[in-house]
Amino acid sequence: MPALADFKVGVDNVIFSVDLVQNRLLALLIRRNEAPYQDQWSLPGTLVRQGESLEQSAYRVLSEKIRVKHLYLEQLYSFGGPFRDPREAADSFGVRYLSVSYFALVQYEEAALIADGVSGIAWYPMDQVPKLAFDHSDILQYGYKRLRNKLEYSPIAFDVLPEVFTLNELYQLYQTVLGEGFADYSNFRTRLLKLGFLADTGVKVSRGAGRPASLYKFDAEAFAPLKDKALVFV
Amino acid sequence: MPALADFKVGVDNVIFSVDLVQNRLLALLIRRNEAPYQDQWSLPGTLVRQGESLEQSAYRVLSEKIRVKHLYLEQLYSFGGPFRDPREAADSFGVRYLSVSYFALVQYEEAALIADGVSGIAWYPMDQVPKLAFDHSDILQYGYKRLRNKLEYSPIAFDVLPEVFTLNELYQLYQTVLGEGFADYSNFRTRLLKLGFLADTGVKVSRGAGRPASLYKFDAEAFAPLKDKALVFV
DNA sequence: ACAAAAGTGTTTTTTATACACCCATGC
DNA sequence: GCATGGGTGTATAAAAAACACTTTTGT
Repeated sequence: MPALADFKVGVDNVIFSVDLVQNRLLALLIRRNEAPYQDQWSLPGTLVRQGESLEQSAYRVLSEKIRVKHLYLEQLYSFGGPFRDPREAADSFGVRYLSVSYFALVQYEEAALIADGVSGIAWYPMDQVPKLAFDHSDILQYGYKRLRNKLEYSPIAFDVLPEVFTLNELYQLYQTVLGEGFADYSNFRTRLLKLGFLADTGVKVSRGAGRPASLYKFDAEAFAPLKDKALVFV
Repeated sequence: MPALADFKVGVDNVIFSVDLVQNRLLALLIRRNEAPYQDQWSLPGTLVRQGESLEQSAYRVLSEKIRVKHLYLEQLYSFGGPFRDPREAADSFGVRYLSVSYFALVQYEEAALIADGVSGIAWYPMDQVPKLAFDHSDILQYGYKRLRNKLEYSPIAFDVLPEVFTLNELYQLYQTVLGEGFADYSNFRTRLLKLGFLADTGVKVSRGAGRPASLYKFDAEAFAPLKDKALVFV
């Protein structure tokens, strides 16, 4: 009977937000202040504690780094080959480090970063992310792919938009994440309204010049029957 | 500093195959011969050994249970709450059991089950699967969902079809997994052929009565540019 | 008045769906 | 010749894509 591996399980979070003012997609990164990979940027993570579920652990990491009410979170993937963490290297048949990654999208406007004064923390625009510690660059890319899919196929956008929003704000969010190459505003608008789960509040709001926009809200009840329908928003 | 949890990591496989003769979707189950859940059916699984990657472990489970050349395998999900395995219960702050599940689709015709004479092993039609041990019923359902998605959006069918196959065989495979409620044969045919990665070998084959069918083969090269294109086959 | 942003409508193209029908073979 | 499964074509409906145009505001 071959010997079983003993594991510590880490949770690493890929945390995204969208800055709707500057139209930038951001990822939350932490600057490591200890070996290995000292002073390199990495995903926020932690090791799972006794009595704690994986998801609890993921929420804990998140809440230790940012204060935010509105978010979406789900499990991403588990990376568990031997030797992915250099801390194993010295004693390769000792404890293994398995990383269960989670993916989160949080509301940028309300998210307050919690600086602990020891390690750095920052929102990085996705196109400026440096090479990360461990295999975190791979995990980040994987999360980015998931973000784009989720946005297209499910209503996670409404978890991070304000209670009421203009269709243009919604459009900006999609465009920022998915890039330029998709439907124009007019077609996007028509498609989404036809789906029937965006309720016009009647309230108008004026953002500087131009015609005032209607504020809409997401109607979860009207959306319910569309669950599992493999919607495509874009 | 709160104490970290110590884990053993298990790999549980959701293994599907499609019987093209009887048009049945099958799942591979193992009858447990020890506590807990003695004599109940479960997913084939194992614990990860020293020096072994998660994926290696998944392939090992598979190869211990069936001999098969043609298959598709990918990671499914990680289930890791405390108390999901009763073996933890006695000593809840001792070792935790985390299950990383994998999903596989294997070729039914060539798959030879390996009976070890101790525990039972069997292909169960998906609509006759009993309640499983642990949380394996949930995992199986999750895998079933993934199977249907994968089949619709990616070319995994060709990993388990013979080198050459008729369009009708392909259609039967899709219909067996996805159920009756989808495109008829004629439209399925047209759509797939238009995608351009099915090459007609010119060879005809006669299955009993009726006009002989053309044998087709999957042209991986012609498919390559369609990768990441979010194809829909159905 | 005019620029800017919101919102509507129209036209064209592509894709999905439902069938009707023809073709080649075994019995 | 006719049942059986293979394969093609057509007619309709729905969805996607491109883009022109109107409306309402601030300056």
